[in-house]
Parts: sequence; C-alpha cells; structure tokens
Amino acid sequence: MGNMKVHQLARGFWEHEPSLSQSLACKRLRPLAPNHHHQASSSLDLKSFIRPESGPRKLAPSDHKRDSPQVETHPGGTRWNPTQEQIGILEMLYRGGIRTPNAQQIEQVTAQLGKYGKIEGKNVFYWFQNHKARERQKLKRSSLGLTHCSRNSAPITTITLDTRVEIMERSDEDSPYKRKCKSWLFEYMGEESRSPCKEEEKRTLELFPLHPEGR
Amino acid sequence: MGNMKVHQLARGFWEHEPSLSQSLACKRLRPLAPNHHHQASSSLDLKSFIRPESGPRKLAPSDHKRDSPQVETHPGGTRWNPTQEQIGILEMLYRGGIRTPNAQQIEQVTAQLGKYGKIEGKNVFYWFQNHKARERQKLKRSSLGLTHCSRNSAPITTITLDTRVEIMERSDEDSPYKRKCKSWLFEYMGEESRSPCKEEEKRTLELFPLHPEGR
DNA sequence: GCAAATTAATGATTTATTCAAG
DNA sequence: CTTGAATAAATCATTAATTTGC
Repeated sequence: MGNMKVHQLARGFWEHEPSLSQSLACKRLRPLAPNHHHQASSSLDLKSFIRPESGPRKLAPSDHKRDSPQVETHPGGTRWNPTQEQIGILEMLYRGGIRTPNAQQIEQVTAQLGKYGKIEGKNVFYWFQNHKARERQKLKRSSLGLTHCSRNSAPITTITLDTRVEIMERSDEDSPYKRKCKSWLFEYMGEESRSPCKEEEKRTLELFPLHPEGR
Repeated sequence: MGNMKVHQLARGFWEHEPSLSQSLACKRLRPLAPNHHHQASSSLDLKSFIRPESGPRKLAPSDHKRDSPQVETHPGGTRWNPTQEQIGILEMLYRGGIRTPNAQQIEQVTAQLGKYGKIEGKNVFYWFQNHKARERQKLKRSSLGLTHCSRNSAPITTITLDTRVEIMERSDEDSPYKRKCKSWLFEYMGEESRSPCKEEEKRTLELFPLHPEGR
C-alpha cells in the first residue's frame, strides 16, 4: 500500500506553487468565460472526509461482549462486510423502490445500518449501485437464456419483475432517475489506470427494455 | 400513480417489521451465516426516509417505455462554470501528470481554485474525469486514420513522483493494472442555497460519520 | 476434522456513455 | 458544439463459501 506517496507529491506541488494559478490563465480559449467575482468566500459547502486509513493496525483486541455482529474485524483497512441485518435492510429498501439514494437517504440509511456494524456512506452508495447493476445483469442473462427454450416460464418472470419495477419506479418520488443535478455524493480514489480499451463491441442490444431505467 | 405510495409502503414496511432483520436475513445464498446476537434490534424509524422534495415538477407523461433519465433542472442552481484561471490551473495539473486526483489532492485543488470562483470538490473530480476521457477520445479518433502514433510525447514533468516504490504509471495507455486499495473520500454536496428563496442552513451538519464505532 | 487451495460473491474503482446547460 | 454532471457498464480485488487432500 504505498499510495500515500502520491499525496506527498501533490502536496509538494502545492506548497511550492502557492500562487501558481496566476500565471496559468491562458490555456483554454473558452469564449464565454465570465471573469466574474472572485468571491473568496470559500463557503463551507463542501465537506470532505478523508479516511485515515493507512493501517495503523487497529488490532481489535480479542472481542468480548462488545462484539460487533459479523464484522468486528476491520483490521487495517478491509472492505465493508455487511451483516445480515444490514443486508436485510438494504434489500428491503431496494425492494421498496430505492435504487439510487440521494445524499440524504444515504445519510439516514447509513445511520441506521450503523447500529448493526461498521459502515460508511460509501458502502451504502456502492451497495445500491452494485445491487442494481447485478440485478439487471441477472435479468438480462436470464432473459437471454430463456429466449430460445422457455415458452411459459419466461413470460411469468418477465411480468413479475416488470411489474415490480414499475411500481418501484413510480413510487420513489419522481422516479429515481429523474433526480440528478442535486446534492450528490462523490467519491474518489487514488490515481490508477487501467488497460486501454480493448475494442469491445457494443452490447447495446438489449433484449428488450425490461427496465424502464435501462437507457 | 402516486409517488408517495412508496413512502407509505416503505414506512409500512418499517413499522410492520420492527425486527425485520431476522426475517430478511435469508436472501443471500450462502447459508453459512452464523446467527449472531443482535443487540438493539431495530428501532428503525426512518420515517422521513424519502426525500421531502417539494413539488412534482417535470411530470414526464408517464411514458414508461422510453424513460428519459436525466432530468430536472436544479432550481436556482447552475452548473459550475470555470473561470480562465481555474481552467488554467487544472490543465496545468493535468499536464503535470495528475489524472485522477485523490481526495487530498482534490481538496487542495478545490481550495486553490476557490480563490477564483465558486467551486466544489466534485467539479474538480468531474473535470479530471471528463478531461481524461475526452483527451482519450480525441486521441483515438485522430489515431484512427493514422496508425503512426508518435511514440514520444512523453510528459516532461511528472518526474518528481518520488518516494513511492510503486512503479507508478505515467500514461493511462500503459498501465495494465497496478494496485488499488486506497482510502476513499466520500463527499457530500449539500445543495447550497443559490436560489434566493432558500434560507435553510440545515445542510451544514456533517454527513457520514467516519467511524460508527465512535458514536 | 481442518487448513490450504479453489471457486463464487460481492465490495470498490475506473471507464464508457448519456444527458443537458450554456 | 462544447463540456459539466450523472449513471451504467466493465473490471479489479478481497472476502466468504466450498472443495479437496491429508
């Protein structure tokens, strides 16, 4: 885990060039950049929480009564391991229609789930993303496999799920996909790159838009 | 169809199943979950779970098949419009090698850029993402006709990446995968009241408790 | 029975795609 | 058209479940 090095680097940059910004205002030729107020107010509209991970080796000394259900081990920096209760709640919420919780929702869910084990907001965020994606995956795969052989089971499945999705969609306020441009969570991680795109063909062939949300 | 139905639905869920955790802990396929004792079973009063978004604007005509996802102009909120200085700084940093700044970097960049105009962390985050993606796009498009890519184009700077033993890629085209596992940042953008009609200062409180243990 | 080795799930991160504002 | 903002898809990485050899 030698990643914090980079932080150092960046910091060095900044410290060496505290006012570098002055000399740089020339690259982009955006025609419509209004040179407006400088407003150094720097309001605290942004709260950043940096998790001091970097394994101090928290050790979790021989859990006794205080045991957290299932994840009492958070040694150093392991990933979130949800408890049964947490999963249950999350799934209920998902079934209840929550698919892309906004900040407030995440906030509250996290608070609630925190009663059952260590958890952070990002875990909730990720859970919903992953769950949604994998449910969709499952659906797609199943419907794909059923295209050629099933005459009776497929419609049933489809209908059921479709209905449920429909209900969910309607229910959560103005459809979970309609809410953007609003408060948001935002995550970030250290630098890292991935292999270049390998020219994958488009998989845009949806069998059929079962999900209204599927674009 | 009512949107609040779900609210009621969800609430009903909660109220009817105060100890839902037990009954819901079965969704996972893995049957090997040790039934731990749950202390403090469920006082889940997530009554106000659903975002109290005011006003059902943008009622899409209930067109379920072609649901246009993105919507909803943020009332009173406009998107970030970078100033020349901000763009200059960002591009310098980009050229300097920063492609995916981490939390601390974002924090600092935001702070710096904040001197020249209103900005949030997420703007910085998005800027790097978009810039990276679009540079890549451009490159690909241009090299589509020309296979003779110049092998040089090595950034002169960025050499000061010191102290880390990691190999630390320098270009995205060249790093299959190195290492991840980094601390994450999760930020919350409270919607600051840009609109004159909002004077809620309730947003200033903190978001995600980092360590639920502490509570 | 029980660990090491394997496999299946799934949490976490990055990339690609999309939509809308200006 | 450019580009900020947001989401979905793909992928990596780690943990649990399961299998296997003793």
